[in-house]
Amino acid sequence: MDSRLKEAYDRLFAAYGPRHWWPADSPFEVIVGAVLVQNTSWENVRKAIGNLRENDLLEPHALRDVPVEELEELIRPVGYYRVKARRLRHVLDFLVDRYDGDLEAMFQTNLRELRQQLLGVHGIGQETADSILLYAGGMPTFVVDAYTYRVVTRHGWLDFDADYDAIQDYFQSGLPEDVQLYNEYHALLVEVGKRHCRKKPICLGCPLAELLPEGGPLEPE
DNA sequence: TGCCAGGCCGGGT
DNA sequence: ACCCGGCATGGC
Repeated sequence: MDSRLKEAYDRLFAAYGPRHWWPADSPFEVIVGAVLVQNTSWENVRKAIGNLRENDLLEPHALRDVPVEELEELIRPVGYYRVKARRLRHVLDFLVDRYDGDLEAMFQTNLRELRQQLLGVHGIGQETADSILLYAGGMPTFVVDAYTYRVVTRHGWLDFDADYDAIQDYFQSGLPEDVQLYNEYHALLVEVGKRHCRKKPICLGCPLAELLPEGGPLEPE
């Protein structure tokens, strides 16, 4: 148990409280949202999900049967709507063809193997795979995103050349393997990221400001 | 106006 | 094994 990670968590939780992630009504909705939110703000995704809900399409078979051109129009607000319509289709093909759309069955698969299967789907990278596993499946894998990278590198916990695996290992080896903790920690990192860890750091008033090295946040190079 | 958002893929060194 | 551009809407 890394005391620095626990300290950071306690400060974030004290500042922001439970985040109640992921904002979705079902595991399938989490999966759809995980693809649509790639490099996009959640506000945009909410509209797209709303479009799908209005049309009763928040179900694997129904959504897979929508022609990709129609899918594009339904998800247009998310941006990158042409590529994302196709990525979503690939994910739906995977869910239906491999598990007959039965997510309960899919999440019976062991974590390492299911993660590999998801990474094999065109349009699912590491963050999207881990988001699906953790937030839709309740499986213990730590989600790393751009905010996570900025927090750990600017605080000097890891070097700026740290890749996804290194950052994930840092959290997973420094914390107990606990789904609820991974869930909450990532949500809290996103919250602090939105407020204080954008492309330019805004450390004034940040709950983690006390943990910064002398002289403030580090920079690449 | 310009910059940024809860990435990922493909092509070029 | 890196590095980089493309993808695109919406909010501030």
